[in-house]
Amino acid sequence: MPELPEVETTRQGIIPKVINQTITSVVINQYDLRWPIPKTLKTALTGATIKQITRRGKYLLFETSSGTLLIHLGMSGRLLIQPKKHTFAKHEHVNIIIANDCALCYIDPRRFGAILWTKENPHEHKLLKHLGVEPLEREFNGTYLFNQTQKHKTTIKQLIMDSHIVTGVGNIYANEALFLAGINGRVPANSINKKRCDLLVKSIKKVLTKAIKMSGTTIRDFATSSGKPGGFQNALQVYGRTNNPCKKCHTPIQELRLGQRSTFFCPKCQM
DNA sequence: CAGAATACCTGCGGGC
DNA sequence: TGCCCGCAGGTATTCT
Repeated sequence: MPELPEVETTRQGIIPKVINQTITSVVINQYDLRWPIPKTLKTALTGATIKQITRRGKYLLFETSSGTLLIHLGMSGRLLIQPKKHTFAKHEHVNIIIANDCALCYIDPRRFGAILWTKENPHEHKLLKHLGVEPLEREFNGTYLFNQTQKHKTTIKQLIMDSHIVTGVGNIYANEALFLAGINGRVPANSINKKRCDLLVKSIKKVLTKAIKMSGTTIRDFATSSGKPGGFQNALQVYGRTNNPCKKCHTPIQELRLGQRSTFFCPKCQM
């Protein structure tokens, strides 16, 4: 579910509620996520103070006085801020109770997400160390993308969704950015010239930035930290719009599969 | 080595 | 109404 804008929306929503707060207790109802939640997590977190929350790709990094909590939302995860309580919703796997009696609730029906703990530099963690560049940073530019396209033989859509090249662009925003750039996702990455790479980079940044402003996209599971849906689903140009008219030229949107992922495009606007 | 397929898991919508 | 199939905002691991 959550791509970069949803993770960033979550981060921004949680920050004012938990920064400089101390964790008073931790309730774990389900240890089996993508990887098991460390047995030591409860002990490690209890009494720790949350200093800041940062983001690397789709990972949230809770930097505390005693180590870093890493959270990934997988496909169906959400993080909510709720008043402290004693009963739990279905799939509410973890509750982190903060001193001001509010709880950070981790809910994830499919359990593809992860909750991990490290005392080391989190950026050296196995899962973060090999991630590609941040799409909204200056290092993600036309030159970088063009160099990458020359090194790989896959399609342009699969390339921009490869988190080891650029991290945070998932299926929705890959589809939307390619539409905005007028590029068909199935073309080989190494057939895209520098000028089109410049345009695609701009399109990715534009789509992600707008989606963050609109608090992300809610198709099914995603909710902001207050439990409300995002707003970007109303701005989608192609994702999920098979057979509906293109918003630019009215040609029916087509669908195909690339790397096992649904791909939506306008056959006239995207070449 | 790169690229493609598989695996993890639950819920839901469509077809019969 | 109910069962079965395929699909869903991800990505590490295994395969070819």
